[in-house]
Amino acid sequence: MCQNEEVPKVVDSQNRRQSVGEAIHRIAAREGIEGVSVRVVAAEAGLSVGAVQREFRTKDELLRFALDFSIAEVADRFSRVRIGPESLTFAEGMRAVLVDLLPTDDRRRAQARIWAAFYARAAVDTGFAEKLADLDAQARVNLAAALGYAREQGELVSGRNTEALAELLLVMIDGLWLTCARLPEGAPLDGPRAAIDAAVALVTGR
Amino acid sequence: MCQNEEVPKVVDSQNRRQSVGEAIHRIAAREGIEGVSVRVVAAEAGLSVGAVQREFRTKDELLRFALDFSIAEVADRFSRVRIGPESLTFAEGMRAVLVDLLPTDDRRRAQARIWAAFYARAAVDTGFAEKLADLDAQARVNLAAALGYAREQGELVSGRNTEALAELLLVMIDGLWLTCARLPEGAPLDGPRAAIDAAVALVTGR
DNA sequence: TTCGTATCGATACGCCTGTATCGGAAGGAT
DNA sequence: ATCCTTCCGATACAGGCGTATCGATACGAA
Repeated sequence: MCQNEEVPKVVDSQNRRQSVGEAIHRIAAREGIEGVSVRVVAAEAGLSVGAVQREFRTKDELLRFALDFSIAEVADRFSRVRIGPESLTFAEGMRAVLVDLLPTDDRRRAQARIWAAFYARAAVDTGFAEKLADLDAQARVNLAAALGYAREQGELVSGRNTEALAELLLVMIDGLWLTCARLPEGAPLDGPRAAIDAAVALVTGR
Repeated sequence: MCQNEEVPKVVDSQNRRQSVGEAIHRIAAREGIEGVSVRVVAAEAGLSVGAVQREFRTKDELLRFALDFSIAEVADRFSRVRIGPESLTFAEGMRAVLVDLLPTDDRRRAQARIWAAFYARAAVDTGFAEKLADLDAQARVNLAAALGYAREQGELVSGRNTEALAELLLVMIDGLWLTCARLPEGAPLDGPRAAIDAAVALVTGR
């Protein structure tokens, strides 16, 4: 009953949550969010139904966790791209972010599919929509900084409203992400790549 | 058993299919595609389960029909925008198409939500993905024509690859459509509008 | 060792799903 | 009027769902 008794429990719990997150990832990538049920998740994670239930009281909690889990991964991926002096130019950074969305491996392909499912759910679930809106707000801040830097460096096409450009880029990221989600397994990525090239060229004025 | 006996049956059948399509629209806009079940659809359309079953042998057939139903509506909406001499300039047409996607009324809001669901399903259902790919192909053709006309008229920003621009616009349409899908009911549309302005400005070089 | 508690997996519950089946109404043809 | 076909809606069925419950087990405290 002493406090440090909880230490192993918490660790265990975190491990379980992690593996549940991964399990949901795999299932959702395979069959969409509709295929995610408590039983299936438990089986995929090698846990009993009870174990999953004890970790997540309701299915909603489960899916919310899965979204957070995915957001963390994507945010981490984006945050690795550093734009600034002694680092990437804006054009390089913008290209890096967009190219990184392309489904060039299984993990990325799976993530694109999961996000498609999350987006769809956000359309009818306020909680999901809010989380994505938060993510957007955060992205807007980062984009504003990047675009400001680009303007300083003369990298930006002249005479454009920075906020509007940020909105356009947000929309473009969503579109690219979702377009990629519905490409078949071995499909060529020429189309998306061309879109990225065009976007970078237009925004930076070449 | 004579042939014209089928005439009223066919008409009836088409009416039923139409009302089923509308019913699915309403349900999917309200609760997402997960909420679409045979029973619920039947109730929403004021039909018996058997009637729906007779019209659509399986649920898959039902959803496929719903997608076709929605594609027809969107295609019709787009086809009303005419770009060319004695009609809209490219910039006007492009803006019209994009603005028309905004959830400015209930019907548009519902449609955006439904498409979010369809996109998500296309990520895990080959049949859906193919239908959307066909739609993309068709849009590519139309965009190519519009962009060609724009180039002729000197409306297009110079030195850009037309095919790449078309890909970018496709991605942007998807992104705009889906971003709108997850906006809350009365949310301001400033962001999307700014994105549209920026897109039109960039593509036409002002 | 024995007790008390906390955590475990299994299973029960009621509901909803997609689909199949079936008795009866309806309505031309004879 | 009778038959026969066609279409109708109600209901049956098996299975999956989210969630609640419960006996067994493991394990630290006494």
